[in-house]
Order: sequence, then structure tokens, then C-alpha cells
Amino acid sequence: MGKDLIDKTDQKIMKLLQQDARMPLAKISQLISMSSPSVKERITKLEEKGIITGYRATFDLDKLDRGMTTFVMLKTEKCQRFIELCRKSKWITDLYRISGEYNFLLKIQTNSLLELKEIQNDLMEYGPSKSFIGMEQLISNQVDISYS
Amino acid sequence: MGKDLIDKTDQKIMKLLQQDARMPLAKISQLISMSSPSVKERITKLEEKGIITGYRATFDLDKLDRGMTTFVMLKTEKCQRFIELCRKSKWITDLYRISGEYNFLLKIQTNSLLELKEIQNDLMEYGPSKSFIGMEQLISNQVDISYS
DNA sequence: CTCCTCTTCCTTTTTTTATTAGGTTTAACA
DNA sequence: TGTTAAACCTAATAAAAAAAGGAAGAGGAG
Repeated sequence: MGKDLIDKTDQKIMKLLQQDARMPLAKISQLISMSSPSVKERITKLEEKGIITGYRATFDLDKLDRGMTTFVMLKTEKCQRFIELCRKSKWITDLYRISGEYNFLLKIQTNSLLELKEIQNDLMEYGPSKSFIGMEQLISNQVDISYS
Repeated sequence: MGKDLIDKTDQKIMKLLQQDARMPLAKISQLISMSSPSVKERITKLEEKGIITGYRATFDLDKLDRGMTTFVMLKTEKCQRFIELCRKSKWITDLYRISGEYNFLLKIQTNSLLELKEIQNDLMEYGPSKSFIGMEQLISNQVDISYS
């Protein structure tokens, strides 16, 4: 039925699109030695199969006054309400349900401790939590495509 | 000197490009009621200012046999060597230096516990660590652009 | 084996999109 | 008040994407 195999060529295309989602077909086709209609056909198939899920611009969070990263682990029983709160929050960029002592792991991007304090206040009522300030991002969402 | 102000229009453009980095200028220009050369000019400036840092394709990690997410917090004194190891690792997609009891926070994407076990072995020699399995990603890198 | 079908790729043509050129308006400021 | 710079526009040109049509090869069924 659903054979989602991707070959070496697909991998190369995906790698290029991961680096630059707006790279023209002509350039991709040149880099991997394949005609641009064929490249396009492969990309379309990868999209249809749901392997490529989208294309996003990335921003410099410092320049958007969101340079401060904080991770929070939190334990709560009011899960649905908590998730809603996170979705509405302008500062929470990532939310995971996790195993272990805590239920959730949040990534928060704020300008300063001021906003962070406000968020912490909101979170407090949901249960105990632990926070870590992110000092430096050394690797950022680098998915290695080779052999999948 | 470097006034990095972005206005309402820039925000709208950025929001659209965050949703779909490959949206044609014509569509953006229609959605925000501005001519496409003007839209292009703004995008170019946002890139030049370093506010827009890139465009990336996103993938379904399940379909790439990388569906399992694990977070590891680790304390080590061999920082440089540890960072090198992480950079070389095919499975580690994110690495942060953090404050507190642990030095580093890693995000690991594997197929199964098997690969995870191998990684844990490698990590062990660097120092004590704590792991959490990510059960579900509820919010994924959603940066709210409004008022920056 | 041989015909059929499906996939993948190609080249060529057409359509769409991006870029450039040139000009208008407005605001800031000497 | 004249000058400059920024931001926008329209129109023309250049570039890229999409569509059309077809060839080559792999695998299955008779």
C-alpha cells in the first residue's frame, strides 16, 4: 500500500530544500544533474506523501526582541486547560508532552526576565515546575536526511 | 545607525512567509494589498537586516523513521569535545547550553529505543544525565510576530 | 517470450512569477 | 524652499515554474 520509500535523489533534494526552501528548481536540477520537471515531480510526490510537510521562513529572535530562551518542565493535572493556555501564549514556541516526573516541556522565547516572570506566574497555578535558561543554541533543528 | 524597526506590513509579510516560505509575491501582495515589487523590496530589506535568516523545508519525522523524540539534560566538563560529538551525531537535532544543575539540553530524534540506547552509551562517559521521552508535540516552533 | 502498464525521466512550449526600470508622492531636514 | 531619501506605484522584461507530450526501462500477466 503506502510505500514511502525515498531514494538517494530524494534525499539530495530534501537536503537542499532544508537549507533553502526557496531554491529555484533550475538550481536544484543543476546541482543533482536532473531536469527541472523531474525535480518538480519528485518534490510534488514528497509533498503528496506527506514527507515534506511545509516551508517556513526563519527569523533572528534577537532582532525580534525574543532573544531569551527558557525551558520549563511542568507537572499538572489540568492538561486540557494548560494546553489551551500555551496555545494562546505569544511567548511559548514549543510544547511537548513528556514522560517522567513532569508532564510537559515548554520552550519560551521572551525579551527579558520581565515577561518570563509574568508567564511563570500564569504557569504556577497549574502545578510544580522547573526552569532552565538557554544560554546558547549550538545546534538548531538539523535533521540529517541520509538513509531514512 | 542600525534601526531594525519592523512595521505592521513587515509583520504581515513575515507571518505569511512563516506559514509558507514559498508563497508567490503576487499572492502576498494581494493578501496585504500592496504591489509585488514593494513586497519584494520589503522582503529583501528584512533579509539584509538579518531579521529573516532563511527558508527551510520541514519534514514528517515519523515518515523518515525519526519519530521518537527524546530530551536529555547532561552535565559535563568536557564541553568542547561534547559539542563536537553532538555535531557529528546524526540523531541530535538541537543542542542548548543551559543554566542550572545541567550544562546541556539535547533533543534527539531516533527511530526507536535501539538507537537511543547507543547514543546514551556515548553520552554516559561525559557525565550524569537525565532523559525524558517526548510523547507528543503540541506546539511546534510557532513564533508570534505581532508587535516586535 | 511478448504485450501491457506504470514509473521515471526527458525536451519543448506555455503560463506564471520575479525582477528591473522609471516615475510619483511624501516626509525630514538643512 | 530646495534637496534628499524612503516607500510606493505601473509597465516592461527576464526568469522560473508548470504543462504537454513522448521515450526508455522494469515488472507482471497471459
